[in-house]
Amino acid sequence: MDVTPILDGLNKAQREAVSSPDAALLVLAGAGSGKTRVLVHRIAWLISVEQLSPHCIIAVTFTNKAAQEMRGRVENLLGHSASAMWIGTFHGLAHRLLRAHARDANLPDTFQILDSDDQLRVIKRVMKEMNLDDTEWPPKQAQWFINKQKDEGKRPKDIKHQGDLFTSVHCKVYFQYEEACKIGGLVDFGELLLRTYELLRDNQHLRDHYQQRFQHLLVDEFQDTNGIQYAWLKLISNKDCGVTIVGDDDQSIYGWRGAKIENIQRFDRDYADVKTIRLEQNYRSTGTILKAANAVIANNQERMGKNLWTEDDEGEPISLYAAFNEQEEARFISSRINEWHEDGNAFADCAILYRSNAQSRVLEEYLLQRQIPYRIYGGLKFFERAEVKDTLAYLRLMYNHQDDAAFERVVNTPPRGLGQKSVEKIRETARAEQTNLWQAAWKVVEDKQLSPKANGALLMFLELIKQGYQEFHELPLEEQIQLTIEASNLMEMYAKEKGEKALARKENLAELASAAREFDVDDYPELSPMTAFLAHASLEAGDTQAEQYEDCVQLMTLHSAKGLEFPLVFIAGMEEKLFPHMMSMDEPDKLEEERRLAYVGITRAMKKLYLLYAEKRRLWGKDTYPAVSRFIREIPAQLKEEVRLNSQIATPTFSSGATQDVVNDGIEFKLGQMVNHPKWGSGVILNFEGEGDRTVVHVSFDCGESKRLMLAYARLEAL
DNA sequence: GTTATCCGGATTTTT
DNA sequence: TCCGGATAAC
Repeated sequence: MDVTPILDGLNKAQREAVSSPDAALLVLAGAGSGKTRVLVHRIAWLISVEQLSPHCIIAVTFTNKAAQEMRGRVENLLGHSASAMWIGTFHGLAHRLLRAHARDANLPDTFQILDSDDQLRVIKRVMKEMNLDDTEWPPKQAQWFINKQKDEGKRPKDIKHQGDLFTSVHCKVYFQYEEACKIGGLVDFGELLLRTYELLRDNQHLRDHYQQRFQHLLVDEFQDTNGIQYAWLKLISNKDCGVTIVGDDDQSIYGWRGAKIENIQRFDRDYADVKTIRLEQNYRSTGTILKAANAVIANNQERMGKNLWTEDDEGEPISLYAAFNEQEEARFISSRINEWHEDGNAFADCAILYRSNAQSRVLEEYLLQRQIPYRIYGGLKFFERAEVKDTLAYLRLMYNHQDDAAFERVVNTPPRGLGQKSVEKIRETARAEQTNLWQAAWKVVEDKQLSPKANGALLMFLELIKQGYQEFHELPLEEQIQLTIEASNLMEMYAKEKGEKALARKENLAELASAAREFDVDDYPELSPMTAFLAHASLEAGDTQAEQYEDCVQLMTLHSAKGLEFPLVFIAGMEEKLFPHMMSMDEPDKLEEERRLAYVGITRAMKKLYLLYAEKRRLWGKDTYPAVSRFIREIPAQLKEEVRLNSQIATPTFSSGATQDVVNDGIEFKLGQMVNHPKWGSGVILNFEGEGDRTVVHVSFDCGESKRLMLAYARLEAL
């Protein structure tokens, strides 16, 4: 067997990982160390050298994107299709299992998936029925509670509580919510995992079947697994199953969402003879950037230990820029991006990262002003848009009449005269008859429980759904969607809306039809094409923006930047209370997670990194004067370089500042002036505030500190 | 059923 | 400050 193509071009540690004979392998893969490459080549190795059938391999990722990329690269390497292999997200694979064994899992064949938005609506309804005051008991909190329990594998009956109100009330909500899901044939994200887990746990026949089938399990981003995912993996991989897990404890940034880094150590305990391999050679960043990242993360106590290195040059120092305020921060970034582009570089090679989404607004303003094209990640995904969800809700209801969530969503969308009172009547009937809204609605119509007008409208609606299915369900997906949009009058409703919104909505509906045309049905041969499409829409919410091919600057939170890389990176808002965030500063665990986030941010940069902070930032309508982030201080001085305002003097904002000269004790101070302070040493003047005796001067000192000082007392020397 | 107004809340997010 | 959601008034 010629293994050259599989091992060629890999370094020693990578080769060792790819060709490891060990049954339990833990690969600690640092940022930019070729993690995906190792996974892909390991799969190829298992198939071509160890002669495992692709049929026996299961590979799990967290995002659809990662799953797609992995499949694509495996096929590329092997030179043939890998369709027999199970590659997917935890949720995608769980869904697949549940579809194949819906009866055994006690689900209707037509079960539909709730996304978190749908889930919240159902919870709200349930809580209303329970007469819980939603100010005292916020539905969001109940949703969080339920999901947390499911992530830990707990049903209402498994939750222990000693009469504390919070837990006992939420348990009841959880219980009622489960009932509602059962009646509606609905499954939320957490349920996909929990239900699959219980299915395999309680059904020995199925468990044996899958344990026999899967001979090797691979897991990507293992540090992000939560309790139920870990339990799930253990069930699938029996003693004879090879397991390869890949992860980086230093890049665990989803603890707040239930991810447990401890699962890595737990793996070490639970599996026999775990072989650990560290990938520490980095192929992405310059030496300077890596040293900075290493220095920052070294401040964390809870680490498995790892030190990235590179054969690459030291590269440029990391530039620090002390902006006057958030506007000036944005101004600086956009002007640097402009220069970058004028030097012949692509906008798309450049990213602006920030801790929280609110920071993107000012940045956008300035990019817009300079006519720099940009793309913001985050926000509503395609399949989450209201118009798209409305259309899909019609289809869901057509294919699964018991889907109460869909029923609620469209029973009066577009408005057809079925207000709160009419809907409440239907709910009441449903409760009394222990049935779904669809059945109840028919009964309400038959018994003429509503006013003649509402009764007529409801009947029209019910007929529309019933006939819609009969007339459309054999047509191609695209036509079904097109006809549904028309027949439901949704298009008409949106057309009435004014402004750009209406236009965008129309475009999205057209886009929905075309997404259906391009949808590949093959994944679920046993499902009707529409059911498969609807599941796809819930599991893979799609991209945020359509035009991703244009050359534009990438704006995103540090969280969403994980896994990406850019030649030029700006991290904005490097300030205490913003990053590390105020809410994560008090507890050591949370602070360490913030630091890992900083580590992730720094290691995104390939060639050049800018760290920015503002002297003054307007937060929630109030001016704040934040301190420089500790993460900047944790980077050794020799790797950093303060960007001087002197070099910026030609920019409009500051040329006007020349009028702001201030005289104190006969010494003349200017913006951008180099000064010396007895305690802080040399620095540069950023701004003046106030007048006369009360003049406050902002100075950014070379030691990294920046201070606001009363000029009269500051004993500053002009240099 | 639509529009106006008030109030509260305000990290991070994938499936 | 600014956004969205919920309520009240038309």
